[in-house]
Amino acid sequence: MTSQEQSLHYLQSLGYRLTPQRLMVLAIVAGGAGHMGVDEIHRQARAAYPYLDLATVYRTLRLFKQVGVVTEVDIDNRLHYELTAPGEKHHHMVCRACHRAINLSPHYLEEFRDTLMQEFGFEPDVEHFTVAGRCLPCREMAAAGGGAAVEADVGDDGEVD
Amino acid sequence: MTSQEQSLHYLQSLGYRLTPQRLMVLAIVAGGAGHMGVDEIHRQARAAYPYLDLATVYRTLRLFKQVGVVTEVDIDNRLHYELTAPGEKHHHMVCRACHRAINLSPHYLEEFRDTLMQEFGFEPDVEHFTVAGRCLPCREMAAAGGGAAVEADVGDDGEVD
DNA sequence: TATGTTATCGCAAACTTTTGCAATAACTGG
DNA sequence: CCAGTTATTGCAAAAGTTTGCGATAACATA
Repeated sequence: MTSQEQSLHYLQSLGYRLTPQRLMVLAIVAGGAGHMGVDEIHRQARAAYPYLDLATVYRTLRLFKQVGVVTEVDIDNRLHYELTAPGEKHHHMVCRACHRAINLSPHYLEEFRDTLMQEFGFEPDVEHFTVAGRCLPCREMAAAGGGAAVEADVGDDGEVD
Repeated sequence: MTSQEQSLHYLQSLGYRLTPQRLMVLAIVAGGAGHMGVDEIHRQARAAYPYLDLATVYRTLRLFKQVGVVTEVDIDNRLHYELTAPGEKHHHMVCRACHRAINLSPHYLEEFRDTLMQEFGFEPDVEHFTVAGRCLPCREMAAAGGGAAVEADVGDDGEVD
């Protein structure tokens, strides 16, 4: 039984129905390398199943996320999804300059989580966590490249893409 | 010199222009208690300045956030803003059940930040950080067999301690 | 104060994501 | 295998947020 089949079986055990749309979305996310944007998933799905609606893709991914089959990552204000590899769970550090996502072991969050639980009784979502910031290469580039990022461009918002 | 005037002076020193729209948005955010939704800010602003466009409110708040004048908080997929109180900075724990935001001292994140810097060279955004999860009352209520601890009584945006 | 430069505004439209609703199809029990 | 129940779909539209563009107004310089 493959991991995909397990996920489908799990969905069914929770009372959700198995539909071709769900099979397709799961297969595409599983087939892609790393996280995929919603539009990309939709485009690939349409190639084989032209009537699949974008809203269905969104709903399907939201469901998958809710039951833990996929992991949602917000990259530059757009939702991305990747298969949740059981036993290899990780969080993400997303660079606000290059929008690249770096995996982060859950280990780094355990202490933080424990503190919040003890001090506030607040249970943080630890299934997945995204922290924004700037990655090493981008920081070096900014430092070397004459500090263009912060002040040079008074004009509109500094798009970094 | 009030804190608002300081912010305006700072904006000007960065090369941004002082416009009535910006003055107004700043005054409204400063006048509100805690974080305010974009629509609420827009509504209040329109009362005195009917032609102020929603897009301008968004652009203004994005600018304010970028220079550190306000802090952005994502509450239930909607943007909220509050004045950044210098010296009283704090992060937020947002309950995914009741959508209430609880303040969190930066102290709790320092260790985490240092680790990411040392291990990955990744510089997390520590100006502001929002962690989702479930607050103590909601967890107790869920354990007892209910839904969110609060539903209707937190109007547009919940009070922050 | 008058004038030039250009950041900012208002408007309209685009974009991403969510939602309401009637029709459809997946599961259940007979 | 068939009929009933209802979760799910496709479609259309809404909601929240961003963006392009020409017109306007803020600031600098003289």
